[in-house]
Amino acid sequence: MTEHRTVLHADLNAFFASVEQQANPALRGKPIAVVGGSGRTVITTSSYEARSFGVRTGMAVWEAKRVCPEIIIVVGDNRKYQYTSTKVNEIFRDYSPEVESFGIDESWIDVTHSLSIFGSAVTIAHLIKARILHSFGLRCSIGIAPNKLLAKLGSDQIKPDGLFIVNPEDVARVLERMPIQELCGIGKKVQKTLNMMSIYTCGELGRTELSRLTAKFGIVGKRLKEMGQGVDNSPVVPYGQEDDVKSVGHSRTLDKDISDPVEIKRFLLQLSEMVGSRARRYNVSGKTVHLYIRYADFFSSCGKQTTIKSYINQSDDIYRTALSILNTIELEQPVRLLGISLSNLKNQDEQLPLFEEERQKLFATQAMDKINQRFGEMAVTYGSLIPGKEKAGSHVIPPSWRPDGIKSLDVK
DNA sequence: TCTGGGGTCCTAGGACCC
DNA sequence: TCTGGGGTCCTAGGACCC
Repeated sequence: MTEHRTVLHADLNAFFASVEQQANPALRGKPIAVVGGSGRTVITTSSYEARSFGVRTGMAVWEAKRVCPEIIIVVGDNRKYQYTSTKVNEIFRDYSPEVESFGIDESWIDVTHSLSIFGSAVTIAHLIKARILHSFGLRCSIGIAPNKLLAKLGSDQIKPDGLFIVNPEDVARVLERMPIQELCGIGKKVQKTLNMMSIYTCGELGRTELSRLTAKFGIVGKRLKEMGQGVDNSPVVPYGQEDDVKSVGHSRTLDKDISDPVEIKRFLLQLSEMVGSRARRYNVSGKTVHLYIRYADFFSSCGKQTTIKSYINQSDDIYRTALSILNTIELEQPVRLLGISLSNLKNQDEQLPLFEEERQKLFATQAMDKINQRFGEMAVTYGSLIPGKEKAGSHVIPPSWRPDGIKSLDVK
């Protein structure tokens, strides 16, 4: 006999917008949308009141205003969301130590070993919902299932404030008519390809001959068939046991498309500083620098990377490397977006540089980082950035974000 | 008046070494 | 001197997720 797991997936509904509505009672019951800070911005999250007008994530602000003229636009404050998410995850951990967050507003909770304490998964789900509502005024949708894939599918079924249970014996029935695109991992392209193979539902996907799928998708075919059958053996990975971070990057869509090399370089320097300061905060350095350019037409882009001999995380080293890549690129159009990321990472050893000059540079960097951490990114930065009016977004939330801080780079 | 920003994983082809 | 094959690292690009 096989012992099966019981996994919850909790999804905070309209998270950023709900947090804002809680923080400011004047926003409650109103159509609001949270946006990023920079010039060409899109809707990050909207309240359900706004959604009823047709406002959607990813919409340009002007478009949201067109479908919902009375919409209230709020510039997001990521610190607020991080704080709240941390507290919510603490609640989850009262019911099991096995909590894995998936972005800032979703978590899986493996309650297999907690059932005897609390009675049932449904009881736990109700307790969690009640506590989150009571403590933060937030609602969440919860899916209960034998694995992560189905739990996430479940939490998507009823929004807001839903509870959807997939019992092990019901898996086949639930999946039979479920559209394949409901599965986490099947995006537009895979959906289209599967649809062209006359596969529309999970039931159909699960019954498809494996060889047909592998012929089309290679090794992924096996995984797709399993997904169609509701099979997912991936474990809930708790805090401190995640894989190390693999890259650190920043990109920014410019307020206006630019062609002036001086302006491009100035932006590159700013991005280098953002990447460097975060790499240093994570205590990592890397030897591959990736430069990404999106051109004015939005669709054409150019990405180039280079791997150097030594591991770096100083902003000016990153800048120099990015610049050397830029110098190999013939710009085709004005530039819309610039991005830099650092990968091939390793944990930075704490050892001080041998030479006095490098030590001084390190100390100066550390002092600058400290101030920036206290007063927000880019409070202190290189001289050539001063003329720029670009304000950095308030503290990024990478997917690797964890309520406890960065992924397990420092653990053990 | 258009379309953000942070990541991960996978593939394919080439360079290089043994 | 010629030939083959495996392993690893690198680059470029695409799909997917929040």
